[in-house]
Amino acid sequence: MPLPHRPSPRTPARLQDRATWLVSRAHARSFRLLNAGFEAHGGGLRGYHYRLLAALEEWGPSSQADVGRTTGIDRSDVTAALTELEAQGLVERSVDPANKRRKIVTLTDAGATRLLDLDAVIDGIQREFLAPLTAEQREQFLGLMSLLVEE
Amino acid sequence: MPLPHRPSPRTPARLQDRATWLVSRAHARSFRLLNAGFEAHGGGLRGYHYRLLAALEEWGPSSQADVGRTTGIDRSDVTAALTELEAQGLVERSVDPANKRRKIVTLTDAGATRLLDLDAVIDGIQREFLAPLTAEQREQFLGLMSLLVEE
DNA sequence: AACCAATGTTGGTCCCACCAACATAGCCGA
DNA sequence: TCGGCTATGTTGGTGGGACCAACATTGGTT
Repeated sequence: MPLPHRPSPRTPARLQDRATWLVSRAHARSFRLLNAGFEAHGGGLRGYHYRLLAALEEWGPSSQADVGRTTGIDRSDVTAALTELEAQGLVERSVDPANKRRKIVTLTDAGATRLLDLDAVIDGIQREFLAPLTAEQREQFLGLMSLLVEE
Repeated sequence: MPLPHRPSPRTPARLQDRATWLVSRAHARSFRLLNAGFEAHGGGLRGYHYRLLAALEEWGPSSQADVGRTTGIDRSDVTAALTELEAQGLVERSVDPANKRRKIVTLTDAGATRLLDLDAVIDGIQREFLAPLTAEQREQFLGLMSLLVEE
């Protein structure tokens, strides 16, 4: 009777209590869920697109550079993602007449609608992601993560 | 007096309380720290290499497929990373005489030593990463993350 | 006018995660 | 025993997120 040779995916001891490892695993899980959600209901959009739409909705028309700074996305990535959003009619770009270097990005009605759709999808994913925790633990989790993330 | 036009990197409201967003930010920060650490003291190794060395140290010589299963790393990525580790003399690969498909991977002394070095680097990064939290909060954080990550 | 800084764009890199296909080797049931 | 299935290691590829370098254009400063 041969050995099965099918070790379950355990975790090396030196990893399983390290914060960076746990964060990495949590991120991998979160990322998988988000990818599946975007794949199923995202209409070809990804995380960058959602972040950009959210920033535009919250702070109104801005230059690409400002959008990049508020979202923490690199200028070059902002350019690429906005081109894709523009192709779907979700944002509009126009040269700032007061400063011809800048392009003012504006959320369209279609973009605002799409953002709401994505909100719903992402809210569902939050529940799935946080399923292992009780309501109280979720509170704690969000609080601790906020501390860990600021700057 | 012209407007500064330098918005600080805030976070859209619909993002800042979502668990997946916070995890993504925490992971980005953790990843930056780890990258910097590996860059400075990692001798060209990366996360995959550390995970593989750790698994070999803990569970002894194993086939590549088993190492991949225990670490959660894809077979193909295991192959590539092991080739790099082998080139540095940190692991050895030999065909399993009892099953010529399999390659048994063994940690060398140099590999074990290197693993200890990396442990020290990564421990330092844990402190840096967790700096915003009190000791008690760190305990809570690790506990909650473990729940969230399970399987 | 000369210099420097900001902007948008192009075109890269890197790491992690994942997938498809393939040759080889072992296994198992008919 | 043969045929088919699975496991293994390898090659090569995809995709997302995060970055970086260089460049032309435009503004602002001195």
